Amino acid sequence: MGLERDDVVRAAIDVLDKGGLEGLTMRKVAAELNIRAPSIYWHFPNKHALIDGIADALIANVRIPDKAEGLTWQERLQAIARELRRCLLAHRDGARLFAGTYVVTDNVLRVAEPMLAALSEAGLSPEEAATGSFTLLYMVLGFTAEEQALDPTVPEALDLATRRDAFEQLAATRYPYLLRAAAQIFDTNFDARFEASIDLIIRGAAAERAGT
Amino acid sequence: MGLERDDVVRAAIDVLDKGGLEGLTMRKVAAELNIRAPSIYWHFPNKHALIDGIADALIANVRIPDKAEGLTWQERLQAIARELRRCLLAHRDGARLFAGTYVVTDNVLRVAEPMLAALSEAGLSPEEAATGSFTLLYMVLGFTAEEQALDPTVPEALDLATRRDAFEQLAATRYPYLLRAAAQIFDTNFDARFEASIDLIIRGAAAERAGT
DNA sequence: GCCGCGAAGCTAACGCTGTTGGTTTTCCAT
DNA sequence: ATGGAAAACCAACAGCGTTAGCTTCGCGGC
Repeated sequence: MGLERDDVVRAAIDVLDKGGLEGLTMRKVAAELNIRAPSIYWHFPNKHALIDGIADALIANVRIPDKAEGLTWQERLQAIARELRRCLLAHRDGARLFAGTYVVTDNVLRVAEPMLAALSEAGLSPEEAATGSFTLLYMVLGFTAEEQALDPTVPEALDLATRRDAFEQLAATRYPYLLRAAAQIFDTNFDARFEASIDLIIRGAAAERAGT
Repeated sequence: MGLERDDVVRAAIDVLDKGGLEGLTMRKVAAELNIRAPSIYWHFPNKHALIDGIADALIANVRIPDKAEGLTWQERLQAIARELRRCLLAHRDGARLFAGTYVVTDNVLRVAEPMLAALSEAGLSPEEAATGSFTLLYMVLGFTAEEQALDPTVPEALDLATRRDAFEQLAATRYPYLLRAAAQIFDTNFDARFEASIDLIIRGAAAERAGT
């Protein structure tokens, strides 16, 4: 029977975890499976399709809150956003990889549906709910991608201290607001910052309903 | 005197416009300047540094509203977000390129400062203002990157119709909210959708102030 | 038992990439 | 005129995604 599509995706995720998105090559994925690179093209038409497969697998274990839990729409939105971040953080460069694929798979829709449902239940129109969902998704992707780019456990990561030095030298004289917010901008308590970002969007959605 | 850093960046942007981020190679940039690829390494240590230079150049002509114009904080935030999108849209794959660089240059700070100032003037704390600025930036980058990925004027772009077919086939039975929002999700009136996304975040910021 | 056939692997190679080492040209200041 | 830095050059390397064409493996039907 040989290898399956899913085996290739699993091997690719292993390679991703070791070497990041730059280190993800067809030859290394093949080596992980003890085969040669051209054989992968039996399972996937090209590298991009394989990456799409990884993207789908990344969010496959996003857990959606059950209706029986009796959560408010705000709590459900928070839960989904946290789950998304958790799954993207689970693998190196997960957010950056996912953000580069605009894939329409069942897993994506499975996650999008309850976001839309929560915002609709909050009283938003389909247009407004779609806007809210996209905005929340873009925030999660951007936030998590930056978080991973700064991850000090990976050797190729950006150095926060160096960046902060450059920042403070530039901001010192001309940019008082930035200077005052420097501690927050370079705060590495990502959990807390993420919660604040979610809440900002939830408040915006709530206000949208109230305003009409 | 020969070439300057800025000449190389300009040539690189020309190459970017012709072939997108995938088509941006050192050899093509060099060809644009009638030199050979290794010579670029006299001006930039590596390709990533050149891309950082492009990113900085992209937002160099973001116009910041003048204080004398007497705009409200909401109007100033809108103006900056629109300018950002405009400058990223000005060159092919602009948003995707910018999103891949976490660069701290004077131009970045020049744009970030008035965002922070507007949110501070709205009554937000430095923490809250920083959160709002990041959220707005992530939204603009995600939104514009997707807009450019779907741009029908570029040959390699994603095909919206194909994606919509896949979407409707998957959503038909299981995902009623997505199905109802399909028209909005695949709406190509990006200007209107962008305005709605900005307003969502602005409302969230306003509500943050009101809540405390 | 064996034959056929498709599934799944293989080797070799192509054209391209970023980057390097070492060399050469260009051009301005003395 | 000349010394020296600035800025270009050539040749090459290792690695990349991908293709063409060939071989092997394992099962279903005879």
